[in-house]
Amino acid sequence: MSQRNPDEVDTRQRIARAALGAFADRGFDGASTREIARRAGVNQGLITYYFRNKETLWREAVTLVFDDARVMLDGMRSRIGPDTSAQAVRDAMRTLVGFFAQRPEIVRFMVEEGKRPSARLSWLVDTHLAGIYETLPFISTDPVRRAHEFYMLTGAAALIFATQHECARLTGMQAGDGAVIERHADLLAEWFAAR
Amino acid sequence: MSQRNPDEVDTRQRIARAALGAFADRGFDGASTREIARRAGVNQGLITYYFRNKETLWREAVTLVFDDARVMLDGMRSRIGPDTSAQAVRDAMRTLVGFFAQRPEIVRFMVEEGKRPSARLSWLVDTHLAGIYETLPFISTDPVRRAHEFYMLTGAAALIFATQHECARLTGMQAGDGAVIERHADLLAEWFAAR
DNA sequence: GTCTATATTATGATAGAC
DNA sequence: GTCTATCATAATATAGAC
Repeated sequence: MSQRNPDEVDTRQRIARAALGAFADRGFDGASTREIARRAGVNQGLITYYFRNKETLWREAVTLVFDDARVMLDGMRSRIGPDTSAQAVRDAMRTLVGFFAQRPEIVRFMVEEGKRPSARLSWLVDTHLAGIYETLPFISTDPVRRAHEFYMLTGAAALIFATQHECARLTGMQAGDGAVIERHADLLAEWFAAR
Repeated sequence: MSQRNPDEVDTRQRIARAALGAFADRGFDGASTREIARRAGVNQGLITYYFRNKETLWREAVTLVFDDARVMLDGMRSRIGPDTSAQAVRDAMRTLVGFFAQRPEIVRFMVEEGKRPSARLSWLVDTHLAGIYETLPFISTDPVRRAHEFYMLTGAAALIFATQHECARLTGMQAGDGAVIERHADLLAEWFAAR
């Protein structure tokens, strides 16, 4: 991709990153293309030029976080392999919780889109979530039990970060703090190991 | 409150219920006052008449689900009291999970508003969530541990229902089915009892 | 490749008839 | 108490200059 400003990150990427932040903060309807353009430091017209419309931009933004999720999971798998010791579980929970702390957007998108059927939901599940769901280590391979464990584990690991500003006002704890992240992972590992 | 149509539920209540459904499905920005009026079977102008503006209407809709939450928690407390046996935990988890299955809206609102600071978030926490959080039975009374357990338990219990349409497409399971609700509660009770 | 300007539609809120 | 009609604004998307 050619670019006029070699010092800057590729404009297309800048817009996609700005869109990710805006969509995660305000939802699909709440985030305006004007705000996204402003966050990216570009003109609104460029969004159409690069992405054709808001929905396509949303898909690229969502893809950014799921790419990160796949990297995290690949790392987890290669590091712990088939090991299911308490140590391995703790390592896995730290990886998982650390990821949700850094990328709370993914669960925000899941909740926002999972509320009702839509073309965006179908695309999100088929394109990104299904592949992750099928290859997740640790949780049961029994189809029924797997579904329950997936949502229990994801919810337990991620909700505190997805709602981090609520958590701050409710409990006084900053969910993004390193100590909080570590404690959450360790408590979850205790819980999960007992399963 | 007087009313012209004594056969019907109070119009104000009808609008608030319709708003609850619309806000839960589409979020604050995604739900339009026109759609809410249509769902309630009334004219859009009545929303201003009864609620003055969209934000006030949202507060009344949110209050409906938190009223239900308080009823559920009062029932749970009076039924199991200080009992912490495995049987009591299972009873409590069935009550909790059953509530989230019936009222998934509450976690949807938590996630939607908890993403970022706002007047709506402050109001939601101060008016409704703080009172529930402080009086919740079962979870630790240590302030730090309590925060983690609150979000782990809430996430584990509720996410599958908050994202029920995603769950259906991802796993084929209808989260609202009685068998699914019961299984989720029992698996959570196993998990939670081990804590 | 980036911008300005604008067409079109949808929104929340208001005014006022009945 | 309920409705119709409309205002003012903000939204997405488009056209076209540079």
